Amino acid sequence: MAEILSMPGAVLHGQVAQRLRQMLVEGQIAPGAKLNERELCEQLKVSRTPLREAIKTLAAEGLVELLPNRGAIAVQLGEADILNTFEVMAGLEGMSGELAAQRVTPEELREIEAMHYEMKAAYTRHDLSTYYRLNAAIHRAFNAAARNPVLTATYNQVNARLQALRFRSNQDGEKWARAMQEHDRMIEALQKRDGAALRAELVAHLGHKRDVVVEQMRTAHAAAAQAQEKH
Amino acid sequence: MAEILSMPGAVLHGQVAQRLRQMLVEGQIAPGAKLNERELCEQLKVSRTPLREAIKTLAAEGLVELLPNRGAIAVQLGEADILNTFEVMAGLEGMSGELAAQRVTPEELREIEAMHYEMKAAYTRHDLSTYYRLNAAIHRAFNAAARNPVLTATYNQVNARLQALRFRSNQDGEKWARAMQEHDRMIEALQKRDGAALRAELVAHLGHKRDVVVEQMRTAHAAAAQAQEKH
DNA sequence: TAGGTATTTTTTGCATACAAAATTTGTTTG
DNA sequence: CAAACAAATTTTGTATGCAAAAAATACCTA
Repeated sequence: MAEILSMPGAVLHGQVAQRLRQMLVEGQIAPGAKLNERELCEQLKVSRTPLREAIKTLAAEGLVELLPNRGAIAVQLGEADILNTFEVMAGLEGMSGELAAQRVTPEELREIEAMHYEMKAAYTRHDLSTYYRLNAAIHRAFNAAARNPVLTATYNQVNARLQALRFRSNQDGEKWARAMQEHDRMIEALQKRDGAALRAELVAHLGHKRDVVVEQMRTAHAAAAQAQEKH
Repeated sequence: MAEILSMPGAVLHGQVAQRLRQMLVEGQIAPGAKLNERELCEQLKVSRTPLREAIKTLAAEGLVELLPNRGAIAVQLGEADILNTFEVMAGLEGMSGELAAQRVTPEELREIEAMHYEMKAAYTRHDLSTYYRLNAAIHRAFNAAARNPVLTATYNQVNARLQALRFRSNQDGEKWARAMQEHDRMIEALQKRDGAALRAELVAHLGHKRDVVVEQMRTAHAAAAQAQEKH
């Protein structure tokens, strides 16, 4: 096995899909922006065929929207879309938690606990970047502990649409402290194998995350409207 | 608006995707069967480009699996896959029910009640076909009453993979009676706007549906193995 | 100059062409 | 006759070509 690791999804359209997915989630392609085939072909050094196939994949994943005869644009979630998406995410996280509480192995639990303490350290240092990374890792670990690949796939797909939004959702100190407390209670619930409690905590946690994102979106939107007014 | 209804998804690859989806869900393309591009091109009277784009869409939806350099095959769910998929479906149905109980309008409730009684009539007549149709319509109505398009899309996608299986899952009399009773209790919970109760009923209902499907699959599998033995 | 129209250019969607990989077929050899 | 190897065929993956639609530009008119 030589350079197998360097080709995730040996087929070209798969590689292109992955690359585009990354560009969309990281905001390198802005929400609402048009995906120009010629430009992307040059940029990614591929012909239109694999590019177009990749775009179809992303459309099915809900990351881009296809406009007949007008190509594809990166999805731009309105407030209603965001609320709906968070609602589903909360349900899926709740499921993950409930199942994880039933199925988590002692090894997994230990690793989650360790990550939790690392995250607490990052919080204490106000190291947002590390905090964010560990936070995501812990949520992924809950999901993995649920031991249901279908749930994981569904979760990832819905989550991808939100990634572009909460990419560094820098909450204020108070909300950050609350999020930390919620995480404490999550770990406690997992340790007790209390599925209902973990579910409830996760649903509440997602609800708060939703509030933060919506609030940020509103202020950003208001700022944009104000800038528009001056023009 | 002339012949808009005749072109669901004006673009060719969209039409092809819809057609293939139907063929997969109805078992016209058997689970595990290879999707030969040349054959399908002839059958659907299109060139390979839109066909391949459609296949990529179906792959993202989880209806087909892509094998590098070996094309696509219709997904074939093993027992573990079925259990995992039903687990997620139960969670999503539960969500639908909980939200529907909060958001259902009196008009929607009346229509659901009406369909429920129609279904009871079909059950009494042992009219499995009508029963099945109304059952699906009622579950769709719960989902619609939840008023969350993201949930609906997620639900439909996961559900599509199961459609091929429970396409006429002819349960025995006792289980059918139990399913009817469960539906009675669902309607009751919805009338009371008791989200928790409706969720619980739906989760249990899905669990039983899962048992029926798994049992059927086991007997079918055993029969196939026996036929294999004689050869 | 603003608005509208015609023309050019670009872009998308589909079909075809070509190359590489996989499968099948035929042949050979033990 | 079975296994194994080799050639032929099929099939997939990618690139290119072409036509129709959309967008951009230039032009004209009020």
